[in-house]
Amino acid sequence: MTISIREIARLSGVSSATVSRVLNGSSKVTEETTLRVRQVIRDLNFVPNQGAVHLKSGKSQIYGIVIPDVANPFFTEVVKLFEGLLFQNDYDLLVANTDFHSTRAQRSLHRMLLRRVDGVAILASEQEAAALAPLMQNRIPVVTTDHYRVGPGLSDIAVDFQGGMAKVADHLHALGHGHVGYIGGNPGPLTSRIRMESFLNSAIKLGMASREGWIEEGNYRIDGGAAAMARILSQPEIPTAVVAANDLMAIGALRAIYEKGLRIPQDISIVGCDDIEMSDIVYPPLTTLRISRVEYARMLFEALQKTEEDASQTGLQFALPTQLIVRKSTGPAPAR
Amino acid sequence: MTISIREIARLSGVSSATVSRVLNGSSKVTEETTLRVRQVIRDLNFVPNQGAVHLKSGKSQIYGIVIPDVANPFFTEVVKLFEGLLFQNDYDLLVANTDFHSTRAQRSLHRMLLRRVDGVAILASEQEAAALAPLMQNRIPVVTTDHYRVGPGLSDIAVDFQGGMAKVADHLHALGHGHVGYIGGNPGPLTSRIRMESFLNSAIKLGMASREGWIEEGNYRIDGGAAAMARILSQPEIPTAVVAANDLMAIGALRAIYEKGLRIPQDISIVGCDDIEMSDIVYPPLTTLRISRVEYARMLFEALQKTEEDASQTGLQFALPTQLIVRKSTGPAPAR
DNA sequence: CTGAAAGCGCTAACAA
DNA sequence: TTGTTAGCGCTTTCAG
Repeated sequence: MTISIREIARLSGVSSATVSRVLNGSSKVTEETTLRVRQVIRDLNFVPNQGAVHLKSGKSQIYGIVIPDVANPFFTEVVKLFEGLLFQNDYDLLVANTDFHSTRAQRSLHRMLLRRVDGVAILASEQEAAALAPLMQNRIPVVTTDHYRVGPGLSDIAVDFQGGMAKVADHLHALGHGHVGYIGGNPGPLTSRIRMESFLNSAIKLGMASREGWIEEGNYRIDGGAAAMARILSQPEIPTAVVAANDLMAIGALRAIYEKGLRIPQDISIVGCDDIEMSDIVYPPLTTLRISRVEYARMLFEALQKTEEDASQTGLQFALPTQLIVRKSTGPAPAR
Repeated sequence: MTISIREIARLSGVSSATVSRVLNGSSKVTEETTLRVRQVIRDLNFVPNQGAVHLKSGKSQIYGIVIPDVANPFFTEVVKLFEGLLFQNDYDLLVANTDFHSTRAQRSLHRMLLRRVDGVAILASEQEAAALAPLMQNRIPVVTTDHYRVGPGLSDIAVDFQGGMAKVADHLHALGHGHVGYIGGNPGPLTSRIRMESFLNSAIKLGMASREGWIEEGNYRIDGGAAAMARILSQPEIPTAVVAANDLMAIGALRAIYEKGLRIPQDISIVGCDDIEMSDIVYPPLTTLRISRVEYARMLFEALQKTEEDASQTGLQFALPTQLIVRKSTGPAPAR
């Protein structure tokens, strides 16, 4: 039925070992036999079964990536870049979407383990370190984001929200804003807390004020950002600037503000985070904290490669810089 | 080093066959042995190697998906939905991005063949039918989009641009537009031609006029749409309405129009295609031809499942309906 | 330079 | 109910 290396061997009058050698370009095969075998392979359109190679070698040439939301352009761009790197290096990409559910993340990680992928990049940070244990035990390289810990075969990429949010606060402060709000993402992931605290701490240090009803929770999506902003706007007093934990929510906030009949940035300034392509398209173009996808993808790949060579060695701790991109959604604070 | 089924067998004093039975829930194993084996498995955190199962069974439980641009929200949503379906059915997803390059698509398909995936969904339509031959020969189910042909193990989903573009033309006609333009995608894929001809034919039938400089080529991305629109706007006379082959380009067109100082829809109407989430966010919200992602993903999966049962049987030909969503980017034609 | 044989981790007859 | 055996498709010593 399905054609194998042995069949090729039979047809070209050699052993399967020789066919294997031809397939892998081993030097010690006569030019003549090589040609003969190649011919048969071509005649039958034979394509070797990678799965068997995998079983034999223990290397699957597959990397997995686990993301919270494939529909979020930020992740999408990272996936694209990451896939490009893998393609160049002859790896295939297994994609798992968690939809922000930690059980889904859990199950996806398990499946990657079943498949013995050569590495897993985890961009979803909702699950605890415990979930990583099975992978580590099986010496599968892992790279996380904002977990702030490394270990044997375990690398991490820490986005510099600390420094970035300080820049955001500075920017707002320089524009005269004294009352600020914040729209956070899902409360689960550690990264959500980091982003928020980074901003709020910097703001407070600069003497800016915030308060209960100005700090709302979103879901890292447009609708959640709009809803959170609507809640903030329903307060008796509103802040003059609001920063959102990602661009999608900031864009949602834009909408909520317009619906309320307010102007941006004359009445209220908005800052996002990520700098997705859309941020420069919306009206007004969003001031945002850029996280480089190119760098990010490169780090993910590099981390996995590094620990794949020797799974027992401690992974890399990367720091991913952020950059403030000032556009039109921020302006001088309105007089009160 | 790596722990196998045989190791478990040794430790629990049974044969590897029994361990396999326990793993697969075969009924004819004593409650007692089952428990004992299970215990050992748990103690060692043993996870069976799916690759070996694959080799043995010939089923990889992997579906591949080949898309032109992971960064395009339309595809991204399809991937998300498709992945959800696969997850529920215990399949994993291999994603390949072609960046609109047919050689890249080619290589990706080859790699899926190497892996003996159980099916491939091709959303990139830039490569010729020839590229599918190796897959078909290896009886790997394939489902294409807008290829308009089926065969043994080969299914197709035809988006109803014909009917959809007719609705678009009707809509524009009803608004009094008599001069229309069109922004096409990359010229390669057949689907590009279908979209364009569908619209232009309908428009002509209704007595609307178009001309050389009003029909421009984009690249299915925002920048390409903006550039194409700019070229149209540089004509001595401009159309009163322009339809774009997808939303991303329509959004780019919006930008180009604003930059030129024109108003939408007072000066010019714009229609997109896809109805991505962003279309309702931009200003003005885009009138567009909606293609249901849910339906699309479901068809992809169903087609693959169907032909997986019996690869020799002829695939399904689906028709994916389209729906005109009227928003604010279209309005009455301006007086001339 | 080429072949025989063992084995990667698992499953499925067939026996016992 | 359980074990033995063969084999999925490939690579890789080790002989020849």
